Amino acid sequence: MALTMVSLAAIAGKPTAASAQFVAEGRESAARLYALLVGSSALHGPVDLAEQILLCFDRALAKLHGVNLAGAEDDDDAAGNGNGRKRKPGRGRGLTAASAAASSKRMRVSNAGGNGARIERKATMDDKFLWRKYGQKEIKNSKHPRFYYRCSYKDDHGCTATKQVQQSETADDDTASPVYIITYFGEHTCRHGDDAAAMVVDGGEEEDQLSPAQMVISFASSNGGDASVSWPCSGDDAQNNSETSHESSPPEAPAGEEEHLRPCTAAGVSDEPIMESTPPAPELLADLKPMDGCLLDGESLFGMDELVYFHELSAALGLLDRDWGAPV
DNA sequence: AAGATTTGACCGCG
DNA sequence: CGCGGTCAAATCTT
Repeated sequence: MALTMVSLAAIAGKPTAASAQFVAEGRESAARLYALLVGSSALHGPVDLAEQILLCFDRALAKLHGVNLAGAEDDDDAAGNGNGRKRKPGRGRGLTAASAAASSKRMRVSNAGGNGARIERKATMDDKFLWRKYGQKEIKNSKHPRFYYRCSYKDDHGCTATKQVQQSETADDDTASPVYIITYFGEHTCRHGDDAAAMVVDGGEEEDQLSPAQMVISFASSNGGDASVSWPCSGDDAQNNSETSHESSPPEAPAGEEEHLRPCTAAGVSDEPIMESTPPAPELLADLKPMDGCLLDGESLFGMDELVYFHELSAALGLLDRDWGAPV
């Protein structure tokens, strides 16, 4: 979480001029990468990814300049559930890439359901893995329920990965951009995440642009170190980041809530609480492994500082050479 | 019919 | 005893 706080704080208090400069540079780099990939790569994945990055930068720039690119928002519209009963889900999933992509689209149509269920569900499905919801619980001192998901391949492969999604307290009231705290537990012993990753790149993008939600992702280290990352899920930029920043040090319950997050690690589950304000110790970072479920998909729009920081961190850990966002 | 979500019940822990 | 996590029957969508 220190990760989050550092980067977000930097963004929050900064004038747009400097930010725009960074974004512009990043955009240019992405454009070059895209050009290179288009010219040389026979694979769709990398090209799509580059295109997505490019798109994100464009949107970020547009935002910074006060321009409103179509797309984002109009999302949780019908949120509010009003009722609260059985489903109408977009039934998300499917064991094949094709069907999963389709389900992703389905989510958009259905689910007028409540508590921003759509966003929540979307956030749930965005991390390249196929999750199956197995529970929902009202949490004390929390206005929003916590959703429990497990890997869809639990039965097939005995995959023990699970995750919890909960809308944060502070940012949701202004409806503008709810923050979802996603905590991953356990390890994906299945390899389907790679397939899923590919499919998201291929088909899940429209959906991606819908959600104004932000996410605070918690990773885990085997020794309990924290390595949470947060980013806005939509075209919302620095503004959101600042909100997320606040989110990280809320005046009320959420703080305790986040301290409860026990990020997962490739090695297993840690029960150590996460200290929001404590910078990750080097040894903790060393233990940080990229959990598949924590992949950052194309829709994610990092604040520049975040991006840089995360990139550096990843590079330092040799993560970028792995399957982070790189469909196999 | 298959498979996913909903939701109340159950269980373990502090 | 309260709370959080999981189970499983019922329900719903495709």
